[in-house]
Amino acid sequence: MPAPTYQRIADDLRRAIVDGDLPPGAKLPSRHELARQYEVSDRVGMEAVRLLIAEGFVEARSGSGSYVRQRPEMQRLTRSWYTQRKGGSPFRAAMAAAGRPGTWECSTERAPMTPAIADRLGANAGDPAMRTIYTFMGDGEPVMLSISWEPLELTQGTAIMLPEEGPHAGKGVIDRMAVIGQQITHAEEAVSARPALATEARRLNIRPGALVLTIARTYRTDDRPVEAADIVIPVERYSLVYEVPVR
Amino acid sequence: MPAPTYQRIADDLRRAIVDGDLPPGAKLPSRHELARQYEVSDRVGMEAVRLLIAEGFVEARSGSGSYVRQRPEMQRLTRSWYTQRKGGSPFRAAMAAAGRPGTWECSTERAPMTPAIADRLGANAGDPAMRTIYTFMGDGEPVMLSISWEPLELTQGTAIMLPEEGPHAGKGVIDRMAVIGQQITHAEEAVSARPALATEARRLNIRPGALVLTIARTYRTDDRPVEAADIVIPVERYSLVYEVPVR
DNA sequence: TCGAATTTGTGCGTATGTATC
DNA sequence: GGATACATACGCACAAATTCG
Repeated sequence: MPAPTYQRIADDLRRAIVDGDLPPGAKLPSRHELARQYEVSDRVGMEAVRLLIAEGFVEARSGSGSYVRQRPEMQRLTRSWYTQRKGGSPFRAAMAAAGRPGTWECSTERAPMTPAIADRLGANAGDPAMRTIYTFMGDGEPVMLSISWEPLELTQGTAIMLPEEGPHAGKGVIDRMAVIGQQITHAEEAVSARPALATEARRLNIRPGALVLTIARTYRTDDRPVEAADIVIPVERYSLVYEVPVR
Repeated sequence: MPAPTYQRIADDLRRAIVDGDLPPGAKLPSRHELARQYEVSDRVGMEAVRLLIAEGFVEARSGSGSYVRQRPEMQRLTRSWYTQRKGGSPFRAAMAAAGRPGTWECSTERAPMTPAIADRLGANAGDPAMRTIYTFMGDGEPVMLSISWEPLELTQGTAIMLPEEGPHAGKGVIDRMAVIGQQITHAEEAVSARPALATEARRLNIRPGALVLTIARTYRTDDRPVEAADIVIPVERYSLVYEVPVR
């Protein structure tokens, strides 16, 4: 069984892009042109180009044409233990390292733990927690989303119950937990990737379906997990850099 | 301007999937059914389902129907400094931690550095290097691909010039470099994600276009970078876990 | 500034082949 | 074998954005 025509066309174009015959910024043949060259209907040419768009090789500008994507310079988001211990949140440290001002908005509310979060925090689904939703900005652009969960069992009635209010606001989880005697000794970050959900795409100002890196972060003391966060980063603009010491 | 119909339909279905109203394995309405429900042509229903397929939420079985994808249990690939110093490669340590036998195939050849690799190794494009291409397997399944580059300037004429031959075969870069007096003190791993290229999809036994995590790893001594590797991992089967100590 | 041509995005209806049930 | 459902393909139509004379 031969490959479908539209895939064959896409293969030809993809090879031209990878080999550099169609450099970044180059204009692809219009779907009319493709249809003529391959002697097929213009829908088929369109399907081919659409496939390349889905694969991230091509960007279409309505009314103008389809172009080989410029791979934008990726910013680095550094998540190393060096910078983390200099105080503040990993995000602040990373933005400071890049010489860019980092700001954020957030909102906090009481919420019951989802099953997945409860599992990571060693609790039961439905247990009470404070949920804080962050949007991190750099240079006015949204950089990163985060949903952070802290068990109320730990923070209820303490000065740090509300992460972004009171004397310890904006200090980062590690310093805040230290205030109530919880010494965070290690973090676990599980990195994965998927297409952005519609709401995430809107908040991050990226196209729906664009790839995002996800980090499931869990902060732990020697005894127990004390915070869990789900972090979302658009992969087109940022790559995640881990600096790992080796002994 | 309202969103196009097919996207609206896809949004409805996606929400149902994410919320659990359509659990993994559930059958979606056929495109005929969708067309009837939304009072559009069946082509439009098809476009909606196709979008969800591209996003990885749905899997179509020809002649049967379209189904919510089973998210397979993700294996964890741990990359922590704890396990790394226990000798051997990060891959071996991760597989050992998961209680699964890890094996690999590789082939080594002399090759000039690409511009990107030369940049990471602090060398010039075209400088001679040993390039080793790995396919790592776990339980007979391909888990991870890697292309490793070591500057011949360092290893030429030493016992470790060929990574997988001689007395130091299979020991991992850190131990091998120690043999020639290069003490690797830290690693940098830049994590990103993209659709798999055709050749990678074939080698990893995944569908073309499926997402992969990419790691650009650079091993450094205090003085200089000594190895660079490009690692590719299918995101559907593995999530990357970093364990970071916090002080 | 205006208008025509081009190109993409979306949509309709139909047809054929093939896989599944 | 027949009904159903998906995969691909054809040809057409119109709206919106862009380009250019």
